[in-house]
Amino acid sequence: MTGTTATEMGADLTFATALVRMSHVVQYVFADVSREYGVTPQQAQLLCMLTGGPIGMTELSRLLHLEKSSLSGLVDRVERRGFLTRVTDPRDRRACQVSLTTEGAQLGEKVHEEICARLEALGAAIPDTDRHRITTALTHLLARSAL
Amino acid sequence: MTGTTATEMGADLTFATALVRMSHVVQYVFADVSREYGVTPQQAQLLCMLTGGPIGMTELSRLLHLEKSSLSGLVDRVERRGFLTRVTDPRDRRACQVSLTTEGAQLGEKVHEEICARLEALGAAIPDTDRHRITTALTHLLARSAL
DNA sequence: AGCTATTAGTTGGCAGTACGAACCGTCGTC
DNA sequence: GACGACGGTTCGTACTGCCAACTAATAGCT
Repeated sequence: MTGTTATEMGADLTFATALVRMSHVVQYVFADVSREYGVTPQQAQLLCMLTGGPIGMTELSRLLHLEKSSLSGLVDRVERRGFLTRVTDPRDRRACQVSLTTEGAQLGEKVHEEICARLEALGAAIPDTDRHRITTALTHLLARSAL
Repeated sequence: MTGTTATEMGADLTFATALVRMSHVVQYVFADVSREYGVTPQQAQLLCMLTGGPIGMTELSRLLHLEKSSLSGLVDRVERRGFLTRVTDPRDRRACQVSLTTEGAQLGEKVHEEICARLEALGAAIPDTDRHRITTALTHLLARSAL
């Protein structure tokens, strides 16, 4: 029924419920780490996403599932903090590539490492085989789910 | 490096990365369903949490990991929409129990069902045994992780 | 009983998030 | 050269979430 009933606590959860709970934990880890590094979760996500190299606004909005207008503001704020710059594309003067500054790249790395570290630490609570199974199964599921 | 590099796409993901990705998918499902029902994800979460019965503000803020002040506003907005009411506790005239209205309870149920349905549907992409293993392993992990 | 410390919840201010609609400039095409 | 499509930004609005300060009621201590 509810997903939080006492009766469900100790016993078996639904697959869906387990995912939702797990998602919350991930969100909390994300929030905690981001906060420790002085950025918001969204800003941290943006930084992490850019560590692979510059990306254009449209592509970025697709990746982050954000309206372009929302992204504009987000990039503004992170740019204002000096973690990234908009590099105008010489080929297309409308477009711009969002690119990390040195400082931004460092921060992105740090945050990403820390988040992964904590999640891996969390995963240490279960046997290696289980963890590996979860990983592969989730990978498979994610590959199937249009994202 | 980034968690979104092309090299990581097809091959093996980290456990942490898989969790993060999964978390995003769950968030999107949550956002989509909530939107379809005309509420925000946070409001939907609040409704779902209350389907098990009325809860006090302090307990609720603990469950939702929200400052009480943040919760006040959230409850205000949902109350304004007629989905819940604050029932003052006769035993403690400071406290109040947040309780769903009929309409709110219906909405909460609907949203919860729909979210679960979509996640289960997503899980249909992988074999039953894998799904079951994920569920039990995650349950175990969640039980260990202080939440 | 009386005083204090604690607790439950609210208010106000602030920064950030996110959407939609309207907009500007550039590009590609006819 | 005009036009539609595209890349981004701006504006207005609603919501989120934190902190600090506050009110009122309870609980504890003497």
